[in-house]
Amino acid sequence: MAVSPTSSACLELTISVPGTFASSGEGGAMRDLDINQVPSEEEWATGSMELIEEDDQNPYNNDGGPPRKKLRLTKQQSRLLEESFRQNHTLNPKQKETLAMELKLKPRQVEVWFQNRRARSKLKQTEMECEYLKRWFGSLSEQNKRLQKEVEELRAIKVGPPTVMTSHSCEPLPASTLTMCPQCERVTTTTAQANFAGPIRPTASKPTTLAG
DNA sequence: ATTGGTCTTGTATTTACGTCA
DNA sequence: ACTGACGTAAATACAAGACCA
Repeated sequence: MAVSPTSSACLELTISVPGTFASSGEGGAMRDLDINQVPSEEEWATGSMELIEEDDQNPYNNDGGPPRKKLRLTKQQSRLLEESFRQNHTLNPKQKETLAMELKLKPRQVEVWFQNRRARSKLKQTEMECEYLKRWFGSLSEQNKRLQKEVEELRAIKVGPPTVMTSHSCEPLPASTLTMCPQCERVTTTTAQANFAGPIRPTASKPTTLAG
């Protein structure tokens, strides 16, 4: 799966961005000039640009004839479809019929366009989420590294005796261990340093914002 | 300039699944 | 409970243009 920079320029997440897929994008502009500019409105109206076989359930001739030609939507058709998609991501039969009449397409073609459009939206969203999670992971890894380094430093600068007394008992405990207080049954400390100075509060690490 | 291979994009089909009457 | 119609998502096929060596 690869998405070109041109297509990612018109991302649509849950925030609705004016849909400008394919035909109106910078990179895709050239692609639709040829075929789509050929037919006039009359050609579309008369169905002379109908490139699909009469039997639209079967794109191929029964006698093994030439396969269907590929339909390319005009810019205007794409724009109208995008507009309607922005209003509604699914169509009821009535809307489908109306839109198809308006676009001089078959309802089935409108339906297929919406199916594919939904799929593209979902793909974009998944890619965005993936990117977000990657950045998040990177950020957390950095933070983890910093914290581990800080722990090492704290251990290194520890000048006191290698053991520490808990507040409730006089049993010496090795430094840097989690201890459960036998009386109140709570974890009392994680490191020897924490016993004296409270929980470690990393100064360098701030809550990271990943959005934007 | 052109040619052939590969990539990308967009439309269409197939298949599987869920819902509803 | 079973069934058929219908709608949708996901996977896939395929045509056609873009790109590049």
